[in-house]
Amino acid sequence: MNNISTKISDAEWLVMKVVWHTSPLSAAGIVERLRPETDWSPKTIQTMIGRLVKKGALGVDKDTNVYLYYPLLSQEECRQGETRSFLQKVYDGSIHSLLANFVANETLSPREIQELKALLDEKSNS
Amino acid sequence: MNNISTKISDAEWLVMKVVWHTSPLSAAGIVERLRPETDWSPKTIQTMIGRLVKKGALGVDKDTNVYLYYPLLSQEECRQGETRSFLQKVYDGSIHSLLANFVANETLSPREIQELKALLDEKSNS
DNA sequence: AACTATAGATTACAATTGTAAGGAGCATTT
DNA sequence: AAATGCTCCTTACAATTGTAATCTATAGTT
Repeated sequence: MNNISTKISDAEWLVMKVVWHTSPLSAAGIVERLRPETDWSPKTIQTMIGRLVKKGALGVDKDTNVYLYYPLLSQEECRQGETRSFLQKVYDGSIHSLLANFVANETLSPREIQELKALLDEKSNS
Repeated sequence: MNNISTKISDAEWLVMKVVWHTSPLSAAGIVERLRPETDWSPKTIQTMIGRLVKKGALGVDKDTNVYLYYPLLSQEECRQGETRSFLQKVYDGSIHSLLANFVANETLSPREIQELKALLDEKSNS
């Protein structure tokens, strides 16, 4: 039941991220936290909040003088969904291809590489 | 100069993928190769081809009786662009987070884990 | 030469997205 | 109490996207 049919758009992701970071938040609180990273008008942010509520991604507590919003979907599940569809679209579902391209094209410090290997080691030892 | 301003949409990616696989191709050839994986009408595919041409993602050879289409953007560069924006949107740019979530949530066989580690090893030894 | 099939160009149309402005109702200040 | 200002709700509007149908010109068929 933790499912939504519609997708969370690129811009909406930013709103979700602030609410995942801190919740519940008022609309004003969301606006405030988005100010450093966007140049969106508060009106725009209100629109996106409304859409996210309609999509079932945000819940609202209306029992306070100012409405408070909180996530109905976890960042984990949203990340999984996005990752799966992205991987399918761009890399035909192959994490191997993704990592291969990333390794080939992006600058990874030796330290980052070690960290990534450590992640995989953990997994294989568990 | 290998740049386009507009994005390649999800559906358009399927068209690009067949042309990356084989090119040049006529519209009919593209339609034929998409038939197994989609239920799109040839008309729909024509529309997408036209949009990709307009976007500068596909080139056209008009000196033949039937137009032939070929990619103007490499799969590599498109993958890089998509990967970067996806990673930014969903994982705040952190490949580490992506891999961590992937490792935690998806089923990776020991073999796959070994392959991923091998990729990283190659990189660190090069 | 007329007819038809085909390819490519043009047009269609609703849903989603980015980007807001306008309006209604309640709270606060004169 | 009247005016003002926030909050939330409703509406706006163009661009993109998914999904085609129609139209036009060209090529091949009879």
